[in-house]
Amino acid sequence: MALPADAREHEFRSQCSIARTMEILGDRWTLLIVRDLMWHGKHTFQELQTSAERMPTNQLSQRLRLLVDWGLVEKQAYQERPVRYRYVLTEQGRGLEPVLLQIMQWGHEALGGGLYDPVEGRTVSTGSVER
Amino acid sequence: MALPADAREHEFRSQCSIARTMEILGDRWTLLIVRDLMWHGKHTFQELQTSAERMPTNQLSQRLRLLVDWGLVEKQAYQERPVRYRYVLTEQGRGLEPVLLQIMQWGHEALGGGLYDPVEGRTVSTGSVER
DNA sequence: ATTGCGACTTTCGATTCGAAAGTGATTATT
DNA sequence: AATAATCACTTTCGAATCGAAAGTCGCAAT
Repeated sequence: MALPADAREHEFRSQCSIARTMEILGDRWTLLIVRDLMWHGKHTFQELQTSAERMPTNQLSQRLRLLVDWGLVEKQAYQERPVRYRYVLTEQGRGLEPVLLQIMQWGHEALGGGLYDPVEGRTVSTGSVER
Repeated sequence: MALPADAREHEFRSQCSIARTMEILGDRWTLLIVRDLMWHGKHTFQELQTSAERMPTNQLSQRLRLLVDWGLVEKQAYQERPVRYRYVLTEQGRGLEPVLLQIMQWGHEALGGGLYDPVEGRTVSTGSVER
């Protein structure tokens, strides 16, 4: 499978897969966008910006552009006049689900966050561990 | 298991486990420190700063402090006069191994990074996928 | 007295962040 | 016809953070 231009041309800081991944996902917001696209049926700019964490719109806009450039997300016009857009994960993007699941598991155990069940489509456990 | 003060007192932006985890690990460097402590036998400040990615020393110092505050890493003096330190993962920190493995897997498939085998203790596959 | 080592801390210019307000296209309402 | 509303952004700007380099501190060895 061919990578998009950005992914092929980019000079990574090292050969390590973890370091490379962190150059793309290593910030506070990007994975939350992936989470919302993957599990929460949020696909428009509007829907994404009203997530629980209230990401600033300029950040959302910039992250979405990067995700598209990296080929993890595709931007589709779902209507003309006025033109409106929908963002969907590509196959590369959907490949992040196991990463999301592991991070969620750790955040649940170590930080007492909720546990979401992608199959049931709902949070099955709120922080039962401390706080 | 009790969390350290910082983890208990912190006001998370949301209840989501992924968002919470990103508040701690959501930057370019922190997970690389965890990687080095977990797999590459790097335990001193010196060793950590000479990793492939050449993290600035002030960042390393600050991240280590945060990791200690969050209870993922423990700082031990391994000698007096002059006092020198060693950083080791706590149980919470070691719990990140599955996260590291998943991220590595994705980085390998999507970005052509190397694949490290923790059992063998060596990189078993260099980016065979594009670039 | 000088050099060396390990572990940081300080400095400082450049970059990035976040909150809020503004823009543009188009439809709906008064 | 004028005004309001919706969506998807972009702009602004002060504050916070980053990264590269140099400096500091304790102590031991030469």
